[in-house]
Amino acid sequence: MGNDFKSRDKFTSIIDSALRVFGEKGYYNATISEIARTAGVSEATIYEYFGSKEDLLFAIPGEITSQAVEFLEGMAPYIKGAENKIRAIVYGYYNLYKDNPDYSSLVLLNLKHNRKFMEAEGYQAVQRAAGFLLRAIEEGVKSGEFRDDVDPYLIRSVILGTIEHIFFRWHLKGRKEELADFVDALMDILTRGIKKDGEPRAYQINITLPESPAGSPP
Amino acid sequence: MGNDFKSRDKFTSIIDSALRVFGEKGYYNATISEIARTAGVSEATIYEYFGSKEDLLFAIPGEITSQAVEFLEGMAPYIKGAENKIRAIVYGYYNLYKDNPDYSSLVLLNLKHNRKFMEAEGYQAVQRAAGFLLRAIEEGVKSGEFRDDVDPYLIRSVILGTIEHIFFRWHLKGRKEELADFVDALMDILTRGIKKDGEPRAYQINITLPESPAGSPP
Amino acid sequence: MGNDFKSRDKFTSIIDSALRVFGEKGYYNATISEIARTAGVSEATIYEYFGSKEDLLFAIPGEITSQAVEFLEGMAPYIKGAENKIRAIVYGYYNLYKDNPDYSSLVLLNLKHNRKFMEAEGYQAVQRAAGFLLRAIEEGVKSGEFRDDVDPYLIRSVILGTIEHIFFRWHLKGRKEELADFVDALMDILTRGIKKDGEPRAYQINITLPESPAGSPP
Amino acid sequence: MGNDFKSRDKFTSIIDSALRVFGEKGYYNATISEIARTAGVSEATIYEYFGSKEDLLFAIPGEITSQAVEFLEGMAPYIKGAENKIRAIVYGYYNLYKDNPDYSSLVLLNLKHNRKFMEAEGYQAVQRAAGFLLRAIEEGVKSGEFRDDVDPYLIRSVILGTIEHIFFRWHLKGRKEELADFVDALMDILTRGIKKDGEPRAYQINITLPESPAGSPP
DNA sequence: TATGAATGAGATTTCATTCAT
DNA sequence: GATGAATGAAATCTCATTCAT
Repeated sequence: MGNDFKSRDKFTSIIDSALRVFGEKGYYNATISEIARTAGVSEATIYEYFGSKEDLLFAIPGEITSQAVEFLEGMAPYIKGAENKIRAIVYGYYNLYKDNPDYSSLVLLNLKHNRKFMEAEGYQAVQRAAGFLLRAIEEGVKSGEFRDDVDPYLIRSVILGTIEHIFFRWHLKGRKEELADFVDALMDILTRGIKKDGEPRAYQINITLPESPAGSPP
Repeated sequence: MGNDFKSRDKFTSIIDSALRVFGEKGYYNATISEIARTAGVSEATIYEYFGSKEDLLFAIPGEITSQAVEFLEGMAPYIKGAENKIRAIVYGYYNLYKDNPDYSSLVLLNLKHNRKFMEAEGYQAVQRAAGFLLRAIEEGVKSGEFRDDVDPYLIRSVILGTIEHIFFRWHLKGRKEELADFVDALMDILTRGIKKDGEPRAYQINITLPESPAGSPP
Repeated sequence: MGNDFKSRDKFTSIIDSALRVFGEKGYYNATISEIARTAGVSEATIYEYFGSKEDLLFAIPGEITSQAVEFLEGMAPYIKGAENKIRAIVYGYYNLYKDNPDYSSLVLLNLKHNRKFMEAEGYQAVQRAAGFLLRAIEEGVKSGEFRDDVDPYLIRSVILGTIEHIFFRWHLKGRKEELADFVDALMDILTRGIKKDGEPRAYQINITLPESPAGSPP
Repeated sequence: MGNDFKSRDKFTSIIDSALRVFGEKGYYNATISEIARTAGVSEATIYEYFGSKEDLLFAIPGEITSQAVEFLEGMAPYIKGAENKIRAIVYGYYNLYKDNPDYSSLVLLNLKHNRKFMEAEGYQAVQRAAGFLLRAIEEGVKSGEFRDDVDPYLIRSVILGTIEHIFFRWHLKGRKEELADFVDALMDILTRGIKKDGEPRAYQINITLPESPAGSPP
C-alpha cells in the first residue's frame, strides 16, 4: 500500500512534469529525457507508466478536464436559464485556462492539432465539455430565450473559438500581459446577438400626453 | 529566360509540395525527403532554394496571404460602412481558407503555433490582414455604427476565433463534411450584438390612446 | 560496480578506437561510424559518452598526456641541473611519442592544428608540459649554467620543433624506418650551443702512462 | 592570345583565392563555393582548371616555393662557407613564411600533414629546398667547418623544426603578436653547437697522473 | 570557355524505446 | 518496480562534382 502510494506519487509527478515540459516546449521539442529529469525519475520509469510519448501526452487532459467538467455538470441543475448556464461554462473555461497556463498551452498548442488525440481517451472529457455547452445553447433556443433561427453549432464555435483565440494569442506572446476578463463583454455581445428581440427589454420610452382627462397606457 | 522559367517552376513546385505534405502530415512528421519526392526534385535541390526546413515552412504563407490581403485592401475604399467592410473581410478569410484547404490546414494547424513564425517575414501578411480587420471595427465604433462600449480587440477575437475554430474542426475531422457557409449567420449575430440600439430598427410599438380630444406628444 | 567496470571499459574502448582511427585517417576523414565499428559499439553509444565528434577528439590527449606530465613533474625534484632536467623532458617526449605512435600521430597531425583545441581541456596537459620545459631552461639561465643572452622561448622552440619535426616525418613516411634515438645527439648540440663557454666541463680523459720500459696500450 | 591572357588571369585568381581561403579556414572547412566567390568565378569554372579540390590545394605551393628555391639556388654559388649558406637558407624560409602568411599557414597547417601531397608535383619544390639545406650542412662537415660526428639530417630537423614550430604557433595564436627575427639567435646557437671545437676555445683540462709505478684504470 | 542548376552520397546527431540487472 | 546503459532508425543538411546550355 505504501508502494501504491509511492506509485501514485510517481504517476502524478510524471504527468505534472510532462504538462510543464510539453507546455513550455511543445510536444515535438520536448524530450522524454527532460520530462524524466523534471520528474526525478529515469526515462525507463516513464515507460513503466505510459506506453509511449504520445500516450503520455494524451493522458494529461483526462485528469484535469474531467474535474472541471464534473464540477460544471454538478452545478448545472442549480443554474436557471440558458444564458446563465452558458455564462457559467464560459467562466469555467476561462478559469481553467487561466489558472493552468501550462495546461491551456498544452491543449491549445499541441493537443488540439493532433488527429490521433480525437481517438484517445482524454478527448472524451473535452468532448463532454463541448457537448454540455451545446446543450445549454439548444435549451435556450427551445425555451424561447434565444431566437429560433440561431444555429447552436455556430454559437458554440463563436464561444469556443473566441476563448481559444484569446488564450492562444496570450500564449504565443509569452503570457506577458495580464489577461483581461473578457467573459462578461463576450456574453453581452452574444446575448444581444442571439436573444429574442421581442423580449421585455427595458426600452425607455417617454410619452407625454396632453393634460386632459386621464388615460394611462400600460 | 528559359532557365528563369524552369527555376520559377521548381520553386513553385517545391512550395506546392511542401504545402501539401506539411498540410497533410504536419510540420514535424513531414520529411524533406517526401517533399522532394513529391516535387520531383532531389533533397539537395530544396536546400538550394530554401535554407532549412523551417525556412521552407515560413516561405509558404508569404505568397498566398499577400495576394489575398492585397485584394482586400484594394477593394476596401469601395465598400461603405464598417459592417460591410467586416463582412467582406470575413468572406475573404472564408474563401481563402475554403479554396485552399492545404493552406488553411497549414496555417491553422502548423504555422500559428510556431513562435518563431511570428518573427518570420511571412507573418507580416497575416498581421496586415488582422490589422485591416481591426481598423474596420474601430471605424464602426467611431462612426457610431457600433456601440461605444464595444472593444474592437474582443470583436476581432470573436471573428477570427470563430472562423479558425470552424475550419479547424473541419480539418481535424478530415474535411469530410461539406463546409457550411456560416458567414451571413455569423455576421447577423455579430451585428445584432454590437450595433447601436438606438438605430432606426423597426420596432413595432402599438400604443392605444383614449378617444377624447387631441394630444400630440412633442 | 560491475556496471561501472563495463562503463569504464566502453569509455576506454571508444577512446582507443578513436585514437586509432583518427591517427590513421585524420580527423576529417575518420567517421564516427568507423570508430563505433572499431570499438564494437553503436554510433549512438559514442554520443552517450562524448557530446560530439570534436569532443571525442579533444578527450584523447587528456588521458595520455596527463600521465606523462605527472610522471615528469614527480621526478623533477630529484634531477639536478637544468641540462639534466631538459634531457629528462626530451626523453619524456621521445618515449611518449615513440611508444604511442597513434597518439603522436594524432597530436602532431590533427590536434596541434586545431585552433579550438587550444580552448579545450586536454590542451592544459600539453601546456603544462611545455611550461615545465620552459622553466627548466630559465633555471639554467638563472643558475649560470647557460649563457645569459639565451632566449628560453627560442630554445624551447628548438627543442619541441626538432622533436615534432622528426616524429612528423616518421609518421608521414609511414613509420617504416626504425626511429633513431636522437635525444643525446640533440642534447649535445644544444648544450654546446647554449652552455657558458668558460665552464669547467667535465671531460673524462683517461690517460694510461707506461710505468717504465714496456707498457701495453689497449 | 587575349584569351590566353584572360585564362592566365583566371588561373592565378583561383590559386590566389584558394590560398587565402584555405589559409584562413583550413582545407576541410574551406568550400569550393567560397573560393569561387572570392575569385569571382563560378564553381564549375574551377573544375575547368583543376580536377578536384585536392588538386587545387596541391597546385598552390608549386608556384611560390619554386620561385623561392630558384632564387636561393641561383644565389648559392656566391655565398662562401656552409654557415653562411645555411644562414641564407634560413633567412629564405623566414622571409617566405613571414611575407606570405597565408602561404605558410597553408603549408604548415594543411599541406604538410597530407600524405598524398608527398606524391604531388608541388612537393618537389619543397623537397628541393630541403635537399639544398641538407647539402649545405654536409658541405660544412666535409670541409671541416662542422664537427665530424654531426648528423646532417638531425641538424636539418633542428633548423626546419624550429622555423616551423615558431611560425606554427604564430598562426595558431592568430598572428597577433609581431614575429621576432629569430634567425641570428638560432644560427648562433646552432653554430656554437656544431662547429669544430678545435677552434681557439679555452678548455680547462685537468689530468691527474698516478704518482707511482702501476695504475690500472677499471 | 563559362556557368547555373542539380544532385549523389554521406556524415553527424537526436531520441524514443528496450532490456538486463 | 526502477533504472543505467545501449541502440535502431531516421532526419536534416552539406558539398564536391557533373552537365546541358
